This record gives sequence, structure tokens and C-alpha cells, in this order.
Amino acid sequence: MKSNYSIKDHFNKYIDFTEIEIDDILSHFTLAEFDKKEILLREGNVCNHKFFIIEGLVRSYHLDHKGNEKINQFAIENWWITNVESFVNETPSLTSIETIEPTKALKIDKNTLEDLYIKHPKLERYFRIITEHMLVAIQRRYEVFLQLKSKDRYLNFIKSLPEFSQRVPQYMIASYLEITPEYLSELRKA
Amino acid sequence: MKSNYSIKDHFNKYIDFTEIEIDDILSHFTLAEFDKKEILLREGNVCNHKFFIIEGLVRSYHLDHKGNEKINQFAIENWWITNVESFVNETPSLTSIETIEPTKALKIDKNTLEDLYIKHPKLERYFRIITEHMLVAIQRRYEVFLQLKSKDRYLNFIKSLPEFSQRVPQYMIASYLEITPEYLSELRKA
DNA sequence: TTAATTTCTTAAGATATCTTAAGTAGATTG
DNA sequence: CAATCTACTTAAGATATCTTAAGAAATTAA
Repeated sequence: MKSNYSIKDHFNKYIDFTEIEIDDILSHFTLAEFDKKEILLREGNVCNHKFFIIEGLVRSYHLDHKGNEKINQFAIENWWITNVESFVNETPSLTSIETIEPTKALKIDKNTLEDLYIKHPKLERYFRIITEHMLVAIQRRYEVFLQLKSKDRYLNFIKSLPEFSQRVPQYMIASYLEITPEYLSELRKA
Repeated sequence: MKSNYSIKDHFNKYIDFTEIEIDDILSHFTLAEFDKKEILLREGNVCNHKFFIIEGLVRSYHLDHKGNEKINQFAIENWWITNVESFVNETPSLTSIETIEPTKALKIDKNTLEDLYIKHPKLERYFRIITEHMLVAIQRRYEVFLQLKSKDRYLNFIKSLPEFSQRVPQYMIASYLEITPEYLSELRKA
């Protein structure tokens, strides 16, 4: 595993790792490459991996009782993605993770990660901090939902994640924002 | 700090601490007691503490643009509560935390906790795990909101947290569920 | 380049939920 | 005990958003 991926910067952004530590840690990751519309995790399977996106764009979603896709997460370059609930509890995942664009990702499986936590307490610290940040982010997103109407959610979305509006089809943004595509279309017109 | 509080069980539920470790850790906590309607954290202040509720019931809320209370969290015995965003980023808290019942809580401030992380890596592991669980819980709650209509959110709430329905006034439950008290009243009737 | 598929738009009618305003019951305080 | 405040209920009208159905536009495949 060559160690000049952007993940290195990500590690060092939060924790002061040595080269040697990073190299040892990264040696346990594997690079996975996916085409468009390929599955990283299938609903119903236990999620044994965390993925760090090197390049590309993925979404996490599930089908509701009417068979409509409900997207609950996107991830792009330098984001971690996994199904946390499934990963932590080792229960079947309620979501699938699938690429929207061709994607390269570094993946690490749970057991290996647990071993690395023991060997490198700094890595556990890194993920304690990352998890806190994820918690803050999801709370933020939550507040946006509770406080804003559809139109403002959309405006907030394209303002805070402008590149997504370019790279993600509108109906997927609608799904993520919990708006019907028809209504989003109407909102954009007005 | 006497060490026979329930927090001890909570620590040991996730991590195998020794008596000595626990006693050292707990010696850095302080016990705080509050009456009904007392403030643990005031909106606008930086949240420097994590609280572990020994006894009682608190809520976290803020006032929206119309001056209505929006409750985003409750916590009872054996729950941790803090404003994570404020605590992590050291930014002014967007919520207040206030007791609903007279409450006893163990509190620990951020700097002391950081020191304890260094001294006791197991504690960092404990909070890494706790934070993961919080993340899962908030995602769960989030999904409930996105998938269920008001009535089902209410039914889901009284089913999954029955004692809250007893201990928390109905209009606060309405606030937590993002329903107007009038509409909740109507839903209960139907 | 045509055909097929995917994505986006339009519009009418239906529904969930809110707003406002008032009234009732219960709890707390003087 | 009376008075005040707090919590809950009722109902009418307003509004945001969804549903359904259809067609237009754009992208992908043959």
C-alpha cells in the first residue's frame, strides 16, 4: 500500500503520527476500485469495513416500504463512509452503499482496525475525534431538517455543498432532502 | 468522590477497568445537585462539561425564531449529556440544558478529561465507544423522523421510552417530536 | 443516428400539519 | 380558599407538501 494517499494528511490533520506509524497503519488498508453504480455494501449484510474515499462519489440509501430510494448520506474525496450501526453492532445493514461515480477507496476491516487500536492508541484517538465530528455533523443536519422548510433545505444544501449539485442528479438530492422530485422541481422554478 | 455510583457500572459495561483506575478517574468528577428548572448549561456559553445523570431528568433545548422552545434531547439516570458541538469545538452552545426534575449529576470538565485520556487510554476507548453509540442513536432517531408521520412518531416514542411519557409534560414531548401541542392533542384523541 | 432509458417538469387534486383563538382543567401560590 | 399560572383540548381556516399522471428533455445504448 503506497502511503502517499490523501488519507495521510487526514490522519495528520487530527493527530501527530510519525511516518513509521502511518506506514504501518496504512499497510493494513487495501485499495478498492469501483465502477459507476457498483455496490460497496449491500443492505442486509453486516458492514465489516470503513471506507475512506480517495476519488469518486458514493451514496448510502435504502428502499422504503413503497420501493422508493431514500438517500441518507453522500461521501466524496477525503470522507469516511460506513454504516456505523451495522459496523458497531455487527447487525445487518439497513442501507446499501453504492457508487454514483467511478470510485477509489481505501478500506479497512473491523478486526484489523481493532488490532490497530491496540497497537496504535493514537489511531483510537483519531477515530474518537472523527466520530465526535460525525456526531456534530449529523446533529447539524438534523437541526436543518427540523428548522427549515423544503425550499430552505434545498438552498442550504446547494450553498453548503455546492459541488454536490454539480455531481449528483437532482432527484437524488431531492431524496436526500426528503422532498419529492416533483416538488423540488416546482421549488426550483419559483 | 465516593465511587459507588452507577457510573461505575456504566464504565465497566464497556471496558474492563480495575478498581484503582475507576477510583482515580472518579476522583476527578464532581457531584452537582440541581433543583427543578435549574440550568446546567446556558445557551451562548461554551459547554466545558460532560454530565452523567445519577438521578433526575433534564432536557436540552433552544428558542426558535418565534420564541418557541425546541427540545432536542432528554436525559435520565445513567445517560450522558452535554452539548457535543460546543464541547468539541469550544464554540458557544446553541442549546441550554435544564432540569425538569431535581437532578444529581456527575460532571467532568474538558481539560481534566483530556488529561485523563492521556493517563488512562481505556477511558478514551470508553468514550470512543460511547460516542459511536450516540452516533447510532441519533441516526436512529433521525430515521424515525424521516420515515414516520406525527402520529407514528408519537406512538413510537411512548413505546420506546415509556417512562418519559410519565415524567415529561405532554407539550415537551410534542416539542421533542416536532409536533405542535394542539396537533398532538388531536392525534391522541383520534 | 435512432431507439431506449433516465431525468426533469408541469399541473390538478388530496392530505397532513400548522395557526389562531378560545375555552377547560389542573396545579401552584399567596 | 381564592387567585394565578400552567398544561391540555377543541375547532375552523390556512398552507406546505405529496400523489398521480403525463409529457418533455437529456443522456446512454444499440
